[in-house]
Amino acid sequence: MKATMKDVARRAGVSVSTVSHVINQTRFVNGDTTERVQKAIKDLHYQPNDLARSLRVRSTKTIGMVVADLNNDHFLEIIRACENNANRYGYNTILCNTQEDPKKEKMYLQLLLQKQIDGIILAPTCQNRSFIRNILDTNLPLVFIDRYMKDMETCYVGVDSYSSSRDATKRILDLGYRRIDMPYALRSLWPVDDRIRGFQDALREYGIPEENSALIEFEDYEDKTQTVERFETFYKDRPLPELLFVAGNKLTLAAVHFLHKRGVDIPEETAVAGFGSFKWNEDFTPHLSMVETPVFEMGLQAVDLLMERIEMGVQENKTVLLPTKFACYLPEKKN
Amino acid sequence: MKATMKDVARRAGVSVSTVSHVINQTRFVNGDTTERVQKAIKDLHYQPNDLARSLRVRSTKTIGMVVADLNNDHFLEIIRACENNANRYGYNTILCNTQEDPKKEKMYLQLLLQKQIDGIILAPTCQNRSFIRNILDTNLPLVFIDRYMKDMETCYVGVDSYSSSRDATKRILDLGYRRIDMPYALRSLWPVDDRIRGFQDALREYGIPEENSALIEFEDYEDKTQTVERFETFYKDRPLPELLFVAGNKLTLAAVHFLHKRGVDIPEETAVAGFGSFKWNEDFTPHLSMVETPVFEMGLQAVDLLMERIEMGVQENKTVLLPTKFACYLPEKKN
DNA sequence: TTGAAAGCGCTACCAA
DNA sequence: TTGGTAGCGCTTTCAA
Repeated sequence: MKATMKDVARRAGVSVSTVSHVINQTRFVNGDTTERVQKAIKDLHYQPNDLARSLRVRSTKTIGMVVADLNNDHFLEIIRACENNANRYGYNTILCNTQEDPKKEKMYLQLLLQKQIDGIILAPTCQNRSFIRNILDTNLPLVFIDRYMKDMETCYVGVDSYSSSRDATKRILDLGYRRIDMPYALRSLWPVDDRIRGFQDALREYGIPEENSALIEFEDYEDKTQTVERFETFYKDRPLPELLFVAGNKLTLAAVHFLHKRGVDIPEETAVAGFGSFKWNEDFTPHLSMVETPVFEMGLQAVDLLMERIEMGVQENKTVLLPTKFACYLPEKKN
Repeated sequence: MKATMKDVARRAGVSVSTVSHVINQTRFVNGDTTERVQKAIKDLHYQPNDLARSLRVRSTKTIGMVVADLNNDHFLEIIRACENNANRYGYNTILCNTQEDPKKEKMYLQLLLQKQIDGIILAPTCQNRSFIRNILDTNLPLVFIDRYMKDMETCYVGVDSYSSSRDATKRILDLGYRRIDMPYALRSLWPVDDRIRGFQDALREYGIPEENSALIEFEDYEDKTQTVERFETFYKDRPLPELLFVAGNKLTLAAVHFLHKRGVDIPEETAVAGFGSFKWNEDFTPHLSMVETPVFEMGLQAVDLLMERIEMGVQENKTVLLPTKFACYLPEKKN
């Protein structure tokens, strides 16, 4: 059986309170008493039981990290950053992957609440509105990351998707591209919607005729072949554009695969641009032009904000929009 | 203040035990009593407190997942698989990243023990021998993943690094490559050591003279530039080999970067092979030849084994070695 | 069919 | 400088 504080107390010939106090250094204890207690702890291989402690002090030093899609490298990076920073604050992180499923999201959030976590980092599916609002009403510290939900009063860390998309599109247009299609998935997510709107507004600004560009909707396929098939059917009787500007992170590589399979020269015939980041892009061909999200930085900031709330009770709802960078490898297009 | 079971009991006009029993369905309760209780639960937004529950029942339905390096995509995959599978069993996972630091590893393990987790999945730094042995003596379910530690009696899920390396080397030799260098880091890890030995044994078997190949030791640099610099100094006054067979996962892309920067044609002048997996390899140039580890499968199996121990008290120490696949894009070498 | 109460391991208040 | 003890919220045995 595992040793408890009582065992330690008995062995050291002191009371449990004394043991507790030497462990937590929360009041003065005589030198030799301290030593006796410490010896007993060693002898018994005593490990404090955090459940009991947390139950008492109402704090678990644990946060929940709920992301929407671990198949997306984007979120893996976020997780890494969050774990890293949380650890610096002395917090553990419980990892939850909703896989874009609102039901799973709800289930996970509920579980986390029951586990009495001290705060939540959430990349929401953007669906459980009332449930999440209830959580916020509880005053449990929560910060949104990567995606926000309209009219939810809490912190948010992300990027300005609208401007990023709009600016990148303009840059692309400046390079002479005129026929640009935008594949996307999950428009219900605000950032995706922002990207689409930014794209369209830029086209409008440049007076590009509507028929020059198409939006292509994708389901949130888990399977790469399905995604590729969707591309194939879409472009069956339609000419390929000069550029595919991919608005859904997981679609980008599928787009490359589709073009590659079809023997299309990237970027000469059809170029590919997207959102997210692509490590070592420069060393491999074709180069993808990417609107790079500072994912790691996002994770750091999100935890910082969360800790402000948990540890210092900050109430203010901050929105942090990090700048993106358009890593552009597109050749000029001469028409 | 949050509602407790007591509040629910009072509101429903029953005792706490009844409330407990309707929640857990652990003994018969009258239809209308049940309803009254459920209504009270709804009204009060009652959420059971898992800390108290866990303290009582001595089970947290939570496992710890301790990996050695989240900067390594390899482990990100593992984590994804573990979280996924653990969730299927109704368990949460606490994510811990030791970053190859034994001190951090020890700290994390200790924390997990204190949190009373039900089991541990560990990709060890292979350093805290006595500490980990103590844990095993406790009989706490633990399974090693990806890396094993000699003489530790517990489950292990990984691949047969020695044979994988040896077989791949032979295949490479069969293709006509003769001058092959092997960069590596962290030889203290058994899988890395196995790779090196497999490589050397294959060379010996084929009677390749010693001076034809070099082992290049790397520190476990976090910084890509440092890694590249190491390559540069090493090959300053030495000819490049026909192939770099990279034994350290994180080194592979750095090797490509180094060669690319130097203007070397991959794979014609110097080819690159490595261990791990590289998504979408086929769509990008240069193609890397990889001994592919079934990372996701590893995660699944590890959790399965862990659950066998946690839920069914299995004691047997199983070792699962998954097969690797050599995805080889190497051109034949004519000498 | 239900309730009372002990106790999980710990913290912290009140006394001494 | 230390100890006794109530109580955190829950489960479960025993009794009714």
